[in-house]
Amino acid sequence: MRTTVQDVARAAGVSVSTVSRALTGGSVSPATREAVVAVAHRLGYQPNRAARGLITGRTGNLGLIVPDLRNPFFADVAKGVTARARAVDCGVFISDTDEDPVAELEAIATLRHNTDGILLCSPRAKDAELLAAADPQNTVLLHRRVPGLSSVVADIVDGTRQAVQHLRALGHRRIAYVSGPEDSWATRQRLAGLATFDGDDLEILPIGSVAPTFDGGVLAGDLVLAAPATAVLAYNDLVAMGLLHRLAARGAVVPDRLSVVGYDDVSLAGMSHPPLTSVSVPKDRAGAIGLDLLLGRAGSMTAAQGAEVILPTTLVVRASSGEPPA
Amino acid sequence: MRTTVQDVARAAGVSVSTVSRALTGGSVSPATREAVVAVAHRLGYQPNRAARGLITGRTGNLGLIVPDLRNPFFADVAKGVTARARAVDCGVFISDTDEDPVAELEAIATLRHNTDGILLCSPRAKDAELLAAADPQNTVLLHRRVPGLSSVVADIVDGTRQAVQHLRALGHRRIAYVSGPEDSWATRQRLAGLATFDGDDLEILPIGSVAPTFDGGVLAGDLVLAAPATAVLAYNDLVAMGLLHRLAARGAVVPDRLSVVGYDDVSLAGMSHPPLTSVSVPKDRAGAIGLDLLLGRAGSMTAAQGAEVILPTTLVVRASSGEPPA
DNA sequence: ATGAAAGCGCTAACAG
DNA sequence: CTGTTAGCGCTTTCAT
Repeated sequence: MRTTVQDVARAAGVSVSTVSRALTGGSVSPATREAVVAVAHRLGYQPNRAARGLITGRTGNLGLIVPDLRNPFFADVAKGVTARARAVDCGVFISDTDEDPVAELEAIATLRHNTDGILLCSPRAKDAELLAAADPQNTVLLHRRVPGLSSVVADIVDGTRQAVQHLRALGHRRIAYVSGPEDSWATRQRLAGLATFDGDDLEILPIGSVAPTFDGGVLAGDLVLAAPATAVLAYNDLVAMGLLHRLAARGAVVPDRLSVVGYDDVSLAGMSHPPLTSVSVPKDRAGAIGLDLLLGRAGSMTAAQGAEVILPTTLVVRASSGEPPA
Repeated sequence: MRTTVQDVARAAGVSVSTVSRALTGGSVSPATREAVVAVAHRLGYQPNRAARGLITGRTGNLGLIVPDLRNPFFADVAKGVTARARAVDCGVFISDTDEDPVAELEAIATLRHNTDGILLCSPRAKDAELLAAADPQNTVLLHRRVPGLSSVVADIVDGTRQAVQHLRALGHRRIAYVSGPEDSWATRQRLAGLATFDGDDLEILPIGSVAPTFDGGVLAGDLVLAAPATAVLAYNDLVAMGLLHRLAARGAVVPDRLSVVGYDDVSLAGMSHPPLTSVSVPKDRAGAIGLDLLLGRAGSMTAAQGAEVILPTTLVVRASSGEPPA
């Protein structure tokens, strides 16, 4: 059997309530506290979080819901969350919903009762579904905004603008854009960024929507080559990697024939050939801030008050972008 | 306040114990059960797992400890675990220890008290440390074997043999091997596989140990080019990707000048240029089986009995391996 | 500053 | 088959 407060109390010659106070910071005489702490340590006492949660109403755990851990973007988010959780001694339940919106809602329903809060990465579900399933008081949406819920997002509009400005500065005037899932928040933000350049001295060529995956990028490769563009901005890095792959297979040298810019700056971006220029979004920081919001540790802001945090994006220039062909 | 058994009992006009029985499968009259279930559903009742765990002694949760979620290998493992966990309605606490052996041991200490069992990916910590920190009764080691603990591993020795045989069949006679962390179980297994070929008609050229990362592979690239090898087997896919990158930069065409074979077959393997031939290890299946072991769902085997599962490996041939230069 | 006692929500005896 | 009762381990009144 595990050691309980009872054991510690007996060994220290005090009552259980004194042990509890000594360990959680109640008013106890310094001498008593020291003695209790020593005994607790000697016995290897670890409070039973479930029992504590039963009475305090707080579990000390929170839930993280992501569509796919294999996607490096969400791996980064999870990394940020777990790192911060470890620092504040908070448990993290993870739920990989395998891109299934139904599983997503189920996960919300399960976790909201067994945690102090939920960090939710949900690119697919509809706004109304989320609003119906989630408790605004202790849910923080990551990398998506839904009115009525707290959220931590990156400034996608500005990031998109930076990417285009970079290409324009290099001399590009016709830039293809490979879009992702229609009707998603992330897609709309990117389009809003592109709309900034309307009526300017450059042309944005929409190539259509593809799956936000490597295969989606491969598919887009041929479409891009058929367009009169000298550069292409991809929905995300995975799509950009697929593009790079297909362009290489078709003999189109990057960036000589075509410049390629990705989005998200996942860890793979530096490993591609050539290394990928990409808009960097603070994935791990978003996760950490979301956690702080949930735990009321983010200064004055809390999830309960409907916080909306926007983090800056920065363009990371690597070798996949250069001057257009002469 | 959340709805409790009390609420359900009152609304259904029965006692709390009847509600409990009706919902957990005790002996209740069909009519009563139906009524209770209906009321519970109508009230949106969700049992408080903490309270249940307090009395049953089982939390319904388990812990997964990995060194780095960003590493696609562990992302795959986590994916396998969470998928199976969802199927059996079991919560998963995740702990990313950031490659820090101390954090690893801390995570074990924390989780072993708050879960029904631990799935442990620990390539770095020493055998003795693990034995001291972990409870053999409900710990399953993933992708590593330590006498005294249950484990689920892949047949690395055989996988290594398959890789070398593939290269030999292509005509290679001098094969470089880029090793990973010295003194790790995975490294020893690979070396054991290579030792199989001693005194054969081919030569294995050890290139030394590098970090099991992309950068480690980049580093190894030049060393490999300086060796009289026509093929190289890398410690893992990340190293192989780094190798590919460096070889391309040095103008060495793969597989014309040099064949490259990776290990693990992570999702990136198909995205490299050229796509990487790699030894496939069942990462997600290992995770799922480990979970079953912990929950006593793996047929006759259980973690408590010290199960040792070995899963088969298969070579996946892609474009990075071919005949040696004439 | 400390102890006794009352529960948190649930399940498992124990009666009926 | 069902209701009553006693806790699981912990925190938190309420006394002292």
